Amino acid sequence: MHNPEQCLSKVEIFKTLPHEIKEKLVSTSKHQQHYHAGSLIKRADEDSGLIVIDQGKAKVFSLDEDGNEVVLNILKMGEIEGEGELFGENRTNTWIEALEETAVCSIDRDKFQNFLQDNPGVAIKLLNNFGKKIVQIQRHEVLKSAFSAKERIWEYLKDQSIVRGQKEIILTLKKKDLAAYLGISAETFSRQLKVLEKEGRLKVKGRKIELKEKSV
Amino acid sequence: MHNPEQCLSKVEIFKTLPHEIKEKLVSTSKHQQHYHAGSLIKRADEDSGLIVIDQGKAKVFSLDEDGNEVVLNILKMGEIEGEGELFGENRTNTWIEALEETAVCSIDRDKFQNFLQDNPGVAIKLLNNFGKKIVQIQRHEVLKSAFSAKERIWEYLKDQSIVRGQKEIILTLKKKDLAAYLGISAETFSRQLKVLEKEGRLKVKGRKIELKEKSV
DNA sequence: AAATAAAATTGATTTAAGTCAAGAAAAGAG
DNA sequence: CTCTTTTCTTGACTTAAATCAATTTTATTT
Repeated sequence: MHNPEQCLSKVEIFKTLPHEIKEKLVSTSKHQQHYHAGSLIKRADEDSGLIVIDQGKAKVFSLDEDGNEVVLNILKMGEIEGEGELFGENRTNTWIEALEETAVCSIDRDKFQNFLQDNPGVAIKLLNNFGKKIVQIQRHEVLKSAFSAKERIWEYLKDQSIVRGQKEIILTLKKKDLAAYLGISAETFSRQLKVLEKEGRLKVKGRKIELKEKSV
Repeated sequence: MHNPEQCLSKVEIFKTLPHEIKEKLVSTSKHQQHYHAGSLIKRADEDSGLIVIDQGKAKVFSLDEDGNEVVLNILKMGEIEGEGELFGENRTNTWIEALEETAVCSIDRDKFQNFLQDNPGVAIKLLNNFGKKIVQIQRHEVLKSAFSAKERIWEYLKDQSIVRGQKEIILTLKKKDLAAYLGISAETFSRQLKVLEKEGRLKVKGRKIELKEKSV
């Protein structure tokens, strides 16, 4: 069976904490919960504290007035979410939904705040984490605001290629989820991916995509 | 003449610091610099530490491959910018440009990191600041991704109305800058503002806009 | 107050990407 | 392995907003 300490140990900023401090943190956190693909991990109006992804993938999104989803982030194993709830002015308006079989644990809002008071080192690490997140969110915003559908796909794939250090990419997201994350329709995604292929910049075999030499 | 302590005192998270600690922070910060409208406060490749707006307004933006601006944020008096540079993984790609006569002071990156080590209380306050910022950026992203031009303008105006607590709003930004911030062209801004007026939701007199009763 | 420059408006046109619809392919269930 | 459901693709059509171009209005400078 899984245990909370294992879960927390997957988080970059908690990883290096001494055992006894980690223990304290564990005592403030809820046991792991499982969700399967498509089920909600957090509603907009819920205050679930700091959520830690133990296993799986989840999308963070907001809804506009007409109920259209805007995917803000895709959470992967070891990533945390909840800065808005924990430190934001008022309640956030974000939902979290599992994209596949997903396990999370969560740390209580108030207890975590107290924990931070006693462990300023973690606060500074968290500051780093937040800083990176801000940069990441802003990059995502730029991607969605100033790049064409084709360029967004291309930038995403280049990124993935760089992160994994190889030209062959296996999409970890369903194409429709990836399209949503890039802020485009599934149809446009399909069409533009084909255009990229026709331009010789990549080769698609199902969910496997090979970027061509010179293009990277 | 202005002085650095006055500048730092405008920042929410520094305001309440004891005098002697504020002094220490002042010693790590650069004296105030002046910029007039249109001049660059920070280039993308510059590492200017934490920037504090003492007076005026500035826009934070990124450029895409074709040189199109994406306005990420508008900084006002007392606001800080530089989380990316200070805590982000790698160099950010954001520029800062004065929108009007603007004065800033800046805190050195490394010195500020050290200061935080010695003043964990500030680290926690900064965490709060970052949390709010993340929420704000995400709201902005949702606004730009899922709302029509008309709705973006409307949401912005409603927000302003709520913040200032009155139905009459005097735009502090030039319409073209506001349009850029909302991610729409100046032409579309003009046209859609007129549509809102025709719908009876507001009344425009130059830079003064009055929201109508029932609509707010 | 004129002159110049910048910002804002308005019209005409183009276009990228969304929507709707229907079929093909892939994944999951029994 | 067949049946069902979901995802993906392709085509036809629509549309919101960008762009280009020309004024008008407002701000700034001399």
